Amino acid sequence: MKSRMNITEIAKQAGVSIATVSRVLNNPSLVKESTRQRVLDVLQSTNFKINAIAKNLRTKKSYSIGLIYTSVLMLFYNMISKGVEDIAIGKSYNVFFCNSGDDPIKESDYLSLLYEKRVDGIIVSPTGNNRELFENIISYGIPVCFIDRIVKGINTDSVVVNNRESSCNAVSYLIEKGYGRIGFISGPKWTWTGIERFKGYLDAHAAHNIEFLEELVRFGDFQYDSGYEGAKELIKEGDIDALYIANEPMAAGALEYLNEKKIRFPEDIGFLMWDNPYWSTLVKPQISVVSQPMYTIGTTASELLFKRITAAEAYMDKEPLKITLNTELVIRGST
Amino acid sequence: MKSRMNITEIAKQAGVSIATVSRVLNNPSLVKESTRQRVLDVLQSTNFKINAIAKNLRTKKSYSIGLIYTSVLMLFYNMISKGVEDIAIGKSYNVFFCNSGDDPIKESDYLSLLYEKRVDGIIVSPTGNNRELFENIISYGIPVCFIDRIVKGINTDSVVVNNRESSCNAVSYLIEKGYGRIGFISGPKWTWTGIERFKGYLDAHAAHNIEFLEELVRFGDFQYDSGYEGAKELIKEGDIDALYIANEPMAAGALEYLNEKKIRFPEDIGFLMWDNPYWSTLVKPQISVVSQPMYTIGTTASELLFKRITAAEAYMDKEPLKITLNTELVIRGST
DNA sequence: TTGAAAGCGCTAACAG
DNA sequence: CTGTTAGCGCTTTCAA
Repeated sequence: MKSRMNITEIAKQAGVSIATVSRVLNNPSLVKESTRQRVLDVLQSTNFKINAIAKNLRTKKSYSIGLIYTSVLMLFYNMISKGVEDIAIGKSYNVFFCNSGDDPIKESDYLSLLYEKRVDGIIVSPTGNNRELFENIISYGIPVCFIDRIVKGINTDSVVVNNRESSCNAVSYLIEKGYGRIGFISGPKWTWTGIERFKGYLDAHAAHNIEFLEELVRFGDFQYDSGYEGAKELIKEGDIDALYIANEPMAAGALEYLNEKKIRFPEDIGFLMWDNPYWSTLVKPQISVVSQPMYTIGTTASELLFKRITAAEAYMDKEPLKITLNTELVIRGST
Repeated sequence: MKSRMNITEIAKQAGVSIATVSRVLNNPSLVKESTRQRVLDVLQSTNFKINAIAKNLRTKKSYSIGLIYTSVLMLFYNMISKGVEDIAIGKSYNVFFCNSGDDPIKESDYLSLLYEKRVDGIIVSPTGNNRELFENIISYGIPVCFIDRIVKGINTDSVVVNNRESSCNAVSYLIEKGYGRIGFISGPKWTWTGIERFKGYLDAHAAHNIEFLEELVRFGDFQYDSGYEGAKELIKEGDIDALYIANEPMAAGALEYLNEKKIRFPEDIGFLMWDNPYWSTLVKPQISVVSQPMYTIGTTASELLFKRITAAEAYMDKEPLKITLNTELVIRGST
């Protein structure tokens, strides 16, 4: 087993001091051409790779960021993480990916771990808990950027979409298209996203002077099963003209139920869902969706974070940036 | 901005030496109950979190592993990464996720970066290049475990599925079901997985004494577009009784083409694909698949890696473990 | 243009 | 049971 090179060894072989090796690595222009070349040669021939751990300890930067999100099994978060990573790797940063599964305890564990690893910044789709921990982290000067959701009372950068307005638009479209009773499988009330989309549903009804009926709403947990159950209950309970669903996994669950019962859209029922997974164009007819700019959410959050990380102090104290991106209502065959 | 605690500060506040603080953190039983309690109190009240960077420098372990895979946008890799992470986090390890996009250059960049970050091990779905770099890394004692694919000539742990046999089984099933001309959208020839599944296709034909016809095969690149194009060409070129497709994205592309042309299965054509994305049960009829134990691939690889990482030297020198898992042929309505 | 030396925060002998 | 001290591999003054 070969042992790894370090700059002391390089210095020895090149006949210079470790300071000179370090300069060649970080500030080549400070070193005389001939010396530099000599060091470079040794660096090359020994296949030297810097020990980032030691460097990080000394410079107090880790060149890593953390990304905490709900689930690696949702296209929504996958696209976001791709965006985050593409920006990060462009700056030679690595990304620690963490699946919280929306569990506050796991979130807290990950936050602690990332803190210990001294990541230079954290992008997180927060569960809504752990407020104190977030405040703590931010107070130590570690930039935090929220994505998809925000935590009330925590003032930091965020990148979200206009959930309420988008939801209102989507439901308004259904109403204007002539759908009467619009069943809604909502996200949970304890999530910001869930609430906002629900408010949008109410807004659309109010704007069209349609009475809101509680019986038309089921609050799921954004997971597959609750979509299946929601569809089952809503359809059993009474006539539903359209089904409007707040995210991808619940929509998949609902679809499964419709398939089982051989309920067809748009003939029997309209079907409109949030997120734009690529299976939404694979089924027949293709499904109308509220499409979020997922990749852009990721790149935007990442760029925001790096602005803070590399900021001149001037920027550090700037007010948090709250960015709201727009969604797109994509009408296809299901409505 | 608060400044972060370190053990020197803790020691001062607790009136002990830093060594004692370190013991409380790592070997509490070595410290007298009353002293320990005093230190613990300070630890608690100051919200101390260890500086992992410093610890890692000293102990020469990073408590991080790297995972390099093709694409965050394929369920296959997502499930694997979930498995990897679940095991890792159970050992308080973090995972650096890296999307190589199957680009050897990105793979090489990531490998270097992970090496610099001193990860304790690497799980990778290799592009097939960078052999020298892999050898180098392994020679420094960093455990490497291949998943999904292997690199010829590199002798290290691996977790793959029985591609050839599975492919043969799948095609045999189609043949025995009565499908005559079986169009195959294969993976690329330069990937191990691609080749193996292609060999399986040949095996099945040979076993049934059916002549292999080159015109029935298209070599894609495992991406969506090549699935679409492959389907288009195969179907244009002549009668195809069934379409057999080597992975998920290509199958999605092919399906898109069938939808466009209103070609139905199983009436017009049989449809059988690798991977078991959940959209395969969302379309009607549901699609028959070769299902891989994705999550298990991830957990198995992770466990293998940790065995090496935490190994007594006795284990370190053990021959690499080559694990081959079985797939499952799931028959649904499309064939 | 270069080298000597201090020190980042921690662990692990070693001594007491 | 506890403290002193060396040192992990690097960067960064400071002095030459």
